Amino acid sequence: MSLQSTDTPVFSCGLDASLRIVGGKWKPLILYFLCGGPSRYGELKRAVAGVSDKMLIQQLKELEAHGMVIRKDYGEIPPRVEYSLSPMGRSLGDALKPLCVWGEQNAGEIAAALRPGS
Amino acid sequence: MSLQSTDTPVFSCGLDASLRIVGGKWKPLILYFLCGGPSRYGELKRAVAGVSDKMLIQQLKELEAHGMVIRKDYGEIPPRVEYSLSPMGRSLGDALKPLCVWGEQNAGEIAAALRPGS
DNA sequence: CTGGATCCTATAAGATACTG
DNA sequence: CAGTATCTTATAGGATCCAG
Repeated sequence: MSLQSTDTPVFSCGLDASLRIVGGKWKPLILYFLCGGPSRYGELKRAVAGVSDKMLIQQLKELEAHGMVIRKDYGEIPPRVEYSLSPMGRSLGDALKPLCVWGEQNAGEIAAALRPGS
Repeated sequence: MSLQSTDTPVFSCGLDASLRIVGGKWKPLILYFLCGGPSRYGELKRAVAGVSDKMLIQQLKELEAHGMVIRKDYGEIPPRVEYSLSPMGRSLGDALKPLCVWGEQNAGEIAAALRPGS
């Protein structure tokens, strides 16, 4: 009946909101790696380790659509595309840092906890 | 041929390791809410908002198996169970805090970015 | 109140092959 | 090099009903 509010998403809390952007298996890793500076597609793929072309492209497109990542196509042959973080993407990457540190510090316990099988 | 190393998980980085523990839609929210103090099952379910019994129990069991959450059953009738964080779980919850803050600060932009679809 | 069990669907993710 | 397209599988997640 009205033109407004197609349906603005509502979040239960800040963490919920963040997870809409970085949810999934690959996005945090992509974001965090790009914190180290702009990266070409191939470089990014090697860095993420294990990701398929399909997933990498898909996640990159979503991150770009959400304004976290900037894609720069140099229009050259052979192709040359560079991905970098927007200011907002960078701040999100920074927010991921403590989680990364936690993982490094507790890598041993985590590996042990994971071994018995889930 | 050897007894050791059934297959110790290997992580590509700290963030990767962390995600093995807090990956998924609900675990971060559970962890973070429990940072506010121990909570009974029903209380937790109301707090997480939208989670089903099945998912909540499942995620809680995994978090418990991984040593992040402690389940205390009071053995009463009617049942009374309290969930709390282990020291490690608490440190993980703390590492989630910046992400939560980021979501709060950027809730507006996130909602806007999410609206167009995907 | 705190779950367990079952069934079902949606989405994430992986494999493979192909293209400008 | 940087993707696209298609197919298939795995897992996450949801609905419903049941139980001590």
